[in-house]
Amino acid sequence: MDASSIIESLNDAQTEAVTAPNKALLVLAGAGSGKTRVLVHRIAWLVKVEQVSAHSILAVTFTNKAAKEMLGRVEDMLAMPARGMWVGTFHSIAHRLLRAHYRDAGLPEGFQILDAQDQLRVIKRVMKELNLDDNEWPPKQAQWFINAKKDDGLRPGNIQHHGDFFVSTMVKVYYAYEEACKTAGLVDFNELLLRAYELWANNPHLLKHYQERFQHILVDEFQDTNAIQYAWIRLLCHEGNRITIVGDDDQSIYGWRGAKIENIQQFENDFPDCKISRLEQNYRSTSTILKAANAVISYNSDRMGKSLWTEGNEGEPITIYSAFNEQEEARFIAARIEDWVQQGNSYNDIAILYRSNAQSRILEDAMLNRNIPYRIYGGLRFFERAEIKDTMAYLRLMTNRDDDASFERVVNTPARGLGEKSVDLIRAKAREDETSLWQAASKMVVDQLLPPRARTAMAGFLHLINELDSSTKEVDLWEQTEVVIEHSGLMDKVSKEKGEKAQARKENLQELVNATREFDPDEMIPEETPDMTPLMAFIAHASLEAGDTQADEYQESVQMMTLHSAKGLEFPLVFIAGMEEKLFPHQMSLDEPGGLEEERRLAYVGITRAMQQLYLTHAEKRRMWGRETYPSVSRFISEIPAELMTEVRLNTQVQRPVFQKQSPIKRKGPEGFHLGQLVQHPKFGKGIIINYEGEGPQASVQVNFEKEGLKKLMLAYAKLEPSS
DNA sequence: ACCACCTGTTATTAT
DNA sequence: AACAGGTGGT
Repeated sequence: MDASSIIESLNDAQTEAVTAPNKALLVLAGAGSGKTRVLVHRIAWLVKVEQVSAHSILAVTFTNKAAKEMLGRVEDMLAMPARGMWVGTFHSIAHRLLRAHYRDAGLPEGFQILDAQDQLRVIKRVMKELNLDDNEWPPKQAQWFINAKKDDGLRPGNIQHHGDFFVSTMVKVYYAYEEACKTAGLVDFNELLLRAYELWANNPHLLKHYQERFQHILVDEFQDTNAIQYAWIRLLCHEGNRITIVGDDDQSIYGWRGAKIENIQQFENDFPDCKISRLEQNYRSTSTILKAANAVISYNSDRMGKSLWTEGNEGEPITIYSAFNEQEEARFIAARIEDWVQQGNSYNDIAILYRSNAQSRILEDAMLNRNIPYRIYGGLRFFERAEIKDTMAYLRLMTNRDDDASFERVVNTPARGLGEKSVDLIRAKAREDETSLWQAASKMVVDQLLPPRARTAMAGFLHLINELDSSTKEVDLWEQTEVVIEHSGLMDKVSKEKGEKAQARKENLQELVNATREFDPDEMIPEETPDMTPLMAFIAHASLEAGDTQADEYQESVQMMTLHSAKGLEFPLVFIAGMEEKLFPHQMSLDEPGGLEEERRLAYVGITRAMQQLYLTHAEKRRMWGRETYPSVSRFISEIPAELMTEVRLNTQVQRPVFQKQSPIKRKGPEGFHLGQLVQHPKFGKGIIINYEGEGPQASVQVNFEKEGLKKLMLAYAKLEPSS
């Protein structure tokens, strides 16, 4: 087999990693060093050269996007489908295992996944039943508590509360929540991981089966694994297996959801003869961008140590822009985007990154104003929209009548006369009988335990679900969905609403039908669960991949997303907006131990997304939660060496005193001039220095004159004088 | 029981 | 600024 084709395009370090014969391989891969490439090529190497069966390979990633990309690239290299190979996120793989072995995992066959929204609803209900006042005991806090415990692999019985009132109350909620999930056949995200772990830990024969099957384990983004994920990998990794992990401690940005950077060090301890391979050559960014990233991250302590370098050219300086306010910041970005495209470049090259989703609105407005096509990732995603969740709730009930979360959601949506009172009666009955709401409701209808009106309405609802289910057993998924949208009355309800949003909702429902049409069940139903219906597969897909926010995937567009979701991506032109203290680094993280360092890693991730040009923008005035704030410039900007940056200040259409403020970045300019300095010119009058380049006789400055606007002047000739 | 309107609260990051 | 939850009228 031709080995050279797999390694010919790789550098020495990459080749070493791809071909390593070791049992355990740890690849410390800096940003832009070809991490995914190494993984893809290593899989190809295993299959083509070492003649390993794809069937014995397990590759784990952190996002569905990454999984899809990896599989696609592997198949391209192999020039054939990688049949039998498991590639997916920890969550999707855990889900797959639990479906295949639901009995051993102690789950009902039709168990369903609870997303964060659903989870919070269930917790709220449970807390209400425990008579916990939700002002004193915010449900969000309980949600956070439960998830954090699950991240660490702890069941309520394993939590020591030492008489602490807070902890013991939370544990009570945790117990009750578990009970609620159990009767309803619901599994939250973290439960997927924890159950999958327990499945193996408690069933040695199953574990043995998978240990023997997965001779080759590869894990991407290892710095993002949490305790339970690591434990799960450790279980699977048996003496005979080979394991490759790839990670970068400087890009660990998920500590808040339980990720442990220490897992990388732990790996070295657990696999003492593991080979460590470092990828330090960056192929992505200009040296300027890389230097800036290295400088920022160097402010962190406790790094594993790694020095990224590049053969790339210096490129453009990093541009800092101080906007008057957030609108103007957005307009500035839009204008730069137009410049970029006018120079013959593509919208696809561009990303706008921000710390929090709330920032996307204003940026979005600016794009709309200038007719710049854009695509927002994150925020409220498709499968999280109310009308979509409603429809999914019907579909879920059709699959699993005991799904209490879905039952509660749609029992009175659209309104059918089953108000809070009636549902309370059902809830009480369910609690009494220790059954699901569906079963309680059925019993009460039969036993005539409800007031006549409610009884009729409830009977109607139960019948509707049964009817939807039985009448669509034989039809395609998309038709099934269409029938549900029509017969449930959801379409009618949405059609009757007025306003712009109603139209969008209608379109979303239409879009859902399209999504089911495009959904390929053959691809999504794993070999080991052939009984899975296309509907079940679709529901799982909807829960595990909330879906992107917008359609039009094929149109060229600017990509807008949070810094977190930008990890793993790269763009020639990158804007990072909102470089302000308390926004980035975020206030919330400043209060947490280690929070600032994680924010700094996030800054590192952001900076290293840029290939050619990077803009860092901030606003001097920003509206936050309705109030005006005057944030100071993010410390991360001051951590970048001044010689790598240039600051622009434009005289924009915003009405304000032009020479209002000194720039926060103070740099020495040539011949005693500096950025932001006011100057006087014999012909052009008063102006402010916004940029300069070159030294000595070559030095030139860019000045924004009050009257004449932007001018570029050679310092040697222009008779510029400082002014006040 | 339902709807419209008002009020208080609340925005980090996400599988 | 936006949304969930609560209040009061029908």
